[in-house]
Amino acid sequence: MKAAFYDRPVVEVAQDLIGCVVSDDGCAGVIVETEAYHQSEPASHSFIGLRPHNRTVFGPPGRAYVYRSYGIHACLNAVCEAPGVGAAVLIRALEPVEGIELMQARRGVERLENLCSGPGKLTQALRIELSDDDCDLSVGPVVFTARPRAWRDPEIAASRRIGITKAIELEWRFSAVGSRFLSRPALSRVV
DNA sequence: CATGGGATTGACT
DNA sequence: GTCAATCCCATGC
Repeated sequence: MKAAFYDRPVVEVAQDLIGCVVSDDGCAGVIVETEAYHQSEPASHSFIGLRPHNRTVFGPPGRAYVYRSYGIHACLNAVCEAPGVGAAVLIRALEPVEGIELMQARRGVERLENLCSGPGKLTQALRIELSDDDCDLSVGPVVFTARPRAWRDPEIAASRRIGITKAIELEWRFSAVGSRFLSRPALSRVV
């Protein structure tokens, strides 16, 4: 998708990314779970304002923001909204589509449901690293593409974001209804 | 300069 | 259910 797709309110983009495809390094998967983060709410990395480590989130839309979580995992985001605004969509789970054997080798697990069912898992499966930070998602190495035909108009559920301690009341987590590939089940309202 | 806390995961009780 | 692993940066003395 072009930059204009991401240059919209981050909560909209988070829903529209469900069903889109992420490709990288010989593997691909359909996005089945996302979360929106925005500088206006305290759970966001950008809430504290522009800093060296979060500068990518304030940059132009359509880039990857990759950060290290708990010192161990890399997490993948798509930067949204206008330059200067800190907003991004966290990619939390994929349905594996391509390069399954590669993903299984990298993850050390067989079950398809365990390959990309979490933000740290999918980056390991696709070998996404901190070096991919700030890459253009329409160019790569990490590439996002529009929904395939089978994913046109998916049913989407909204629920509370996972693993945060602030702004927990916001229902800014979005997931594909009925997917077996989520990081956790989403017993929640359908949008 | 020391300390503490994560947008997590996997192993273990 | 609990808990450690382990990095980067924010905060406070």
